Amino acid sequence: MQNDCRKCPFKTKATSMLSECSLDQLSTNHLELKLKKGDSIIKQGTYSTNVVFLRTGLAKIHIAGPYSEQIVKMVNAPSYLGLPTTFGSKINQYSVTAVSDAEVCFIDLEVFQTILDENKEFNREIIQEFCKNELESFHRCANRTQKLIRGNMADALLDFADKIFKSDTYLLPFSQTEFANLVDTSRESVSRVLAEFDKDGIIKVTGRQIEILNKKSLILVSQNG
Amino acid sequence: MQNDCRKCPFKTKATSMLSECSLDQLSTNHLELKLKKGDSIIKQGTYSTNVVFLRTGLAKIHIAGPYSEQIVKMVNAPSYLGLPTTFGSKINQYSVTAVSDAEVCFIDLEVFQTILDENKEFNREIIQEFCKNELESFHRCANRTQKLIRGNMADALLDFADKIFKSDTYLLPFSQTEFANLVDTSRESVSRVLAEFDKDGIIKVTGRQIEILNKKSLILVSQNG
DNA sequence: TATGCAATGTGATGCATATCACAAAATATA
DNA sequence: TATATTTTGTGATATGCATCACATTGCATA
Repeated sequence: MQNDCRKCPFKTKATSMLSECSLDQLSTNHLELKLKKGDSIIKQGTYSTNVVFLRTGLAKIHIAGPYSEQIVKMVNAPSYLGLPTTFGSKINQYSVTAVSDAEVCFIDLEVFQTILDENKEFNREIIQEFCKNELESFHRCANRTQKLIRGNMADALLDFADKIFKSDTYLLPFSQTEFANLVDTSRESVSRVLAEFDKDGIIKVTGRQIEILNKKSLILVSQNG
Repeated sequence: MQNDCRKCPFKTKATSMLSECSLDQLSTNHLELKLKKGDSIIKQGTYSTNVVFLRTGLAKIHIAGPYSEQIVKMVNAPSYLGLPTTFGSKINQYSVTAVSDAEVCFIDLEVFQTILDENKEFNREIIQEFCKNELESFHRCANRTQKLIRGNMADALLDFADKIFKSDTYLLPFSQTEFANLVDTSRESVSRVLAEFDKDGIIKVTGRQIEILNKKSLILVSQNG
């Protein structure tokens, strides 16, 4: 299925800077797909020839670590996915999986490269993205390795509220096992800490429903463990 | 001090793709400096208006984590430094420090941007760099958080041999305290593990001199702890 | 050569958290 | 509705490593 990209309401800041001409080129060179929760978008170890545009929905980037799968980060639409793995290596170095129902557009790498070449502003925005991601990466890694579990879990809960769902009440998009992969812990610890936070009145947990009751406390925990 | 960049023998792959014109522009818009071991190149928290080209020498990228300083990665010349922090944020989000004597060129951000805009090949190479760095970041983070100390130390020792010094005998460029910051451990653990590896005949440690005696074993340790 | 400070070696102790082993819910499937 | 399967809760135990405390060595500076 192909759409007119000019009329697509889901543009990133970068995409909105494209020339009409490039948008047309995009329109005729992409494949649009509707995905369901759990569907694989990019699979580590397979060949990569496409850049993916996440039009709607929520996805997780995950990578096979030496011992277990690790969720590197959560990404919500609109956003480009797989740039590093597609540009940087012929074989995908990580996986991306839909965590909610989602719509994606597969864009041929060559086409994307051409568009990158021909649109300075777009190019600049994409580079900005890379820079921000790398900085985020550094910080995330430093936090993960230095903070204790409570701190990391608080971080994750705050991230969901502020960056992903933009609300202090939300439904965790996955199981505690996956949460553990995101925060580098064991499933059991996730369960325990969630219960602790609930008991302390910082959050209210109802199944996978999270309600942040005391954001200040949560931020404190994020900072001090 | 200014040099003719056209004649500079220390070019990255990207830089070698620049037009004569851009190289001239670079020549008249950069400041070359000789640095000594320990000198700061980029300082976290200060304003950033320059991209830095590491012409010769070895540098460490480090970041203030929530509790302690963490060495994110080691970089050797020739290489651009500070792109993410300069493009992605007005304030430096990490520090870079010379670990050996080094020569660097400070390039004005605007000039660098212009050159990026006007040289497709250069631009592509820089983007490739970003991609590779991000992938590396992912892997490094997964390794660091999942592997035990022996594994991480083995990794670091191998990295020095293969990527930094290109020799199985080398002088560690810093103290055990700094080594600990690179591998996310305590100074004491670095000392102990180094002694263990030595005792097991995997490496020979003489002060800061490292000699890898049994690379296969070291790789095994890196994989299995 | 003497003196001081930084870097290293090494044991003892404590703690955070993984792991194991289940039980109990919740959810999916027949 | 019954049955299987996944997800979650929770105690007991084990362990890798940080931390502390100090001895020792190496290196710099007077």
